[in-house]
Amino acid sequence: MTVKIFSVEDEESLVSLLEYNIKSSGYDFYHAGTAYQGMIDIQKVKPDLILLDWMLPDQPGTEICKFIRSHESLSETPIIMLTAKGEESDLVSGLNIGCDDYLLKPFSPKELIARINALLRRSKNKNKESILEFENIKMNTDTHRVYCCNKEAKLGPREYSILEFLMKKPGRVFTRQQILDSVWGTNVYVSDRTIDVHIRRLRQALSTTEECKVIRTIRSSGYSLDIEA
Amino acid sequence: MTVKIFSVEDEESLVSLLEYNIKSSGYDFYHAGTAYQGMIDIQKVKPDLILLDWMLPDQPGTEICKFIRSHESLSETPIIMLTAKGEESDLVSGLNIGCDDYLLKPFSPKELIARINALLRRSKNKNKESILEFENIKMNTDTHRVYCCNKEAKLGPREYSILEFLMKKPGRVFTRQQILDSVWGTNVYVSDRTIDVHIRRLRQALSTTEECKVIRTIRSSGYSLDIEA
DNA sequence: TTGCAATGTTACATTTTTGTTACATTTCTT
DNA sequence: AAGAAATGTAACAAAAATGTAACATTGCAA
Repeated sequence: MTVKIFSVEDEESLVSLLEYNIKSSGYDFYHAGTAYQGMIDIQKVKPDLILLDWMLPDQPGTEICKFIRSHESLSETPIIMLTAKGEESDLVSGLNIGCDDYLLKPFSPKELIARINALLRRSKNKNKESILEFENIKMNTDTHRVYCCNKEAKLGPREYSILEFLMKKPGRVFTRQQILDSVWGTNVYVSDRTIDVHIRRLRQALSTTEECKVIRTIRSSGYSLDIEA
Repeated sequence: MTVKIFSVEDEESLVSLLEYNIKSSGYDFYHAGTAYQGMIDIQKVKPDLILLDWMLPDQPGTEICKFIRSHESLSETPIIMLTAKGEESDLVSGLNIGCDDYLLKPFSPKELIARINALLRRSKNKNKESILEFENIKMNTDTHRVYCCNKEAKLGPREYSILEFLMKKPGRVFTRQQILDSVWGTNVYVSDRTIDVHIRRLRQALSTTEECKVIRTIRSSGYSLDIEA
């Protein structure tokens, strides 16, 4: 079965780049140059994934986003927003508009394909929940993006894994050993103190703007995802 | 308390290697040379963890696996399967049958011990009731939070452990020595009076708002979790 | 290559916990 | 009631746990 990817993009050179890479990865490529044409064609094509430029000649890409989400037959289609530097508003990064991921231009083809694949994988088995949420922390396990207070938090791989582990059982206290077993794997020899350092890095990364303390230290026991009492 | 590890293995040289390393790590070692004998002895010994050879003279190790899983009193026992190279293709079925981990021969003793430790840690934390309640005290061992009259009580680690110990047998009187043995561990030399101090700290921490006396002093005997007469 | 990001460790700073002691208070015994 | 024994209480110094910053190493990408 063919997988259809639809791009709404006015910049010629970018279109051919997209087309080349997407076709190379074995997907069908469809395209429109304006928001208006896009909304028309998307209904006909019924693509499996949509790439939207943030800036379009007639209307902003966000309008297409709203349009798609409000149409029953399309509303589940994953959307990736393409934005130029400087256009990154909290809207995009907070993913409040309803897109599933975004990419900052210029992006590497490798990254583009990786993110497309991640989203397609999810929508294939859509029964699986890919959004973890706790308090003001939001985590998308498909795109590996993390948001704290609607602002994106950039985590390293280890920090991400630790947070994901904690998010699966919010409030529950884990020993350093349990975190090690889960994140590093059982047959690895790593100092307990390493956890402390990564916890610090995680806390730091989550302190985007405001003070949002969500990782609790339980002295002589371990850590947990929880609000301080 | 001793931890018992049972191995079903016919290869002599491997048995002595196992025995040496397992005993060195402070575990008791038990052994049978055939699947048949293994099934007999495992019921008697009731080990904490089982090592099964994939290939045995009379029956494949997977049979023992099934046998164990179908016996109420043994079904929670973690199992590690030992397989020679080339038998890996069947690994899938091995894991499906219900073993918890596997090791490819030849394996390093370090790796073996690491995995044993990991599985023992996991099974220890399993069947543990996470909510303890007595009168107006509520204790969640998952989150390590304690509530007294619906208000959170902040306890130090020692106080927490003592309370947890008392909560498991409400009303029962424990001597200072019993509390020491349980919370501090045996072979530790600490003054009896230390208990008194911690009991005071515990009482104080539990006096959140109102006077709620739940720790009773039994003169010349010890303490118990109980309402004052 | 070079540079960069991620990682794990270490050393040091800071905070919290802990066990002991001395003294006060209560309870029991005579 | 006095004295002895047991327990409550407060203060303190040592020890332990955790936070923090800096560093060496590694792997990877430009």
